[in-house]
Amino acid sequence: MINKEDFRRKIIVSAGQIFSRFGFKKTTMDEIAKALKMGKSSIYYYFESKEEIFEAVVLYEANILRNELTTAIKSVESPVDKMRNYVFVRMKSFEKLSNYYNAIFDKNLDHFDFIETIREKYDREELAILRLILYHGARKKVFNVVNSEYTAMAIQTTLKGLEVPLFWKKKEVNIESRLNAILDVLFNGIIKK
Amino acid sequence: MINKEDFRRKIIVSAGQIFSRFGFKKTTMDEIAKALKMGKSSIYYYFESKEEIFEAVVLYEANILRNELTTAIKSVESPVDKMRNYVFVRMKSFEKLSNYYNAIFDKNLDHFDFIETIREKYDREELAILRLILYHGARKKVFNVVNSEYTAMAIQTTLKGLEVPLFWKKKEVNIESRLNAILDVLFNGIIKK
DNA sequence: GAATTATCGACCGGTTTGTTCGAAATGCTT
DNA sequence: AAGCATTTCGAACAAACCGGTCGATAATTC
Repeated sequence: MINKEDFRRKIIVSAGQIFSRFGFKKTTMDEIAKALKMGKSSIYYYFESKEEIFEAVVLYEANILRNELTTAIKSVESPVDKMRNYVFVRMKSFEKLSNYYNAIFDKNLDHFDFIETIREKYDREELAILRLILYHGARKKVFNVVNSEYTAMAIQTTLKGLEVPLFWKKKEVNIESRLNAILDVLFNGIIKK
Repeated sequence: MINKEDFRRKIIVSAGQIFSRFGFKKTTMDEIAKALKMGKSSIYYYFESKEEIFEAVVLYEANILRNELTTAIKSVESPVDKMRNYVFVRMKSFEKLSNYYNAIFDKNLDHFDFIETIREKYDREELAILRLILYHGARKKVFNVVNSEYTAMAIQTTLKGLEVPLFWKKKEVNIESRLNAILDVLFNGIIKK
């Protein structure tokens, strides 16, 4: 058969699709197992818990996104506007991540209102980015869902940190340093470069 | 305050958003209540059960879609050919339909998720028609998620019933009667005309 | 053919969830 | 204000659900 590590990735991909659709809480181990056409208990041979699967999924997706964003921004000619455009096109990836964010807060829907509030203040391109931000800000909270106030603060802090590299209008700032600044804010502490 | 009937509609719209996102089973009364900013038990003053809410939602959505489809088809200029072309281009979608719902019922998801799956792959007009089919085909299944075979059959029957008015090649059939035939298949038994 | 690897069904205890019910607000009429 | 109908809600419950365990069993390797 195939490698054990390969099968782990298979689980990550498959479970990731379900997680991204329904969030952490609403995704059941039975569903993950059924999607993989295997018994529920078999999964525990590869992962210790549902949370461990989710953690692996987030890491996996974040790495993909990081690469996408890197090449995306680097390939842009006219800096600011085109970059925004591209990010808008890439909506889907971000949307996927936003679901992870939803996953975290699926206990109290108040945070959906938070998203809606932001949706009103920014146009669509920025919303896409904001979702990414939310994903990042919420990550620390993933396995400790209780204290929602703290998470909201974390998200806002991340937002604040992104304002400069993302929405700064000065054209003289070159795209490379801009990218690095964004990635720093978004992925600092999550993914080793 | 407002009318009781108006409040019922308010619940329908609000609950409909959650249902469309998570499906019937994964949507909880707590969520519906919280979205409406009211106690869970208060909802039972307006609806007898979760199923009744969902039934109302389906009816509400189906009526909207009915109007959409009606105006859409009527706005076609050169009647038969254009419409037939339009539909035939998308024949593949219908052919693949069975695969999709098989996949979905394998995963034990209900029909709203199916809509979301299709939304990613097809354009909007197509989606409108497919949604109608699903609404109709899956309707009997809504409150009895266990026996997926039956639902699959129901969908296929609906599809089959659509072949004649939708893909019939005879040019003499005018668009009005064609529309009526389609609507008959899709909404027969659901919406009183 | 023994040992290791991989899969599974059955089961458990805690949690969730749809629904009920009586009581407490709230609004309305006199 | 009093009395009545309308509307909201918290507490509680039975049933279902869900993550995780465990021992048995099958498959693969050596």
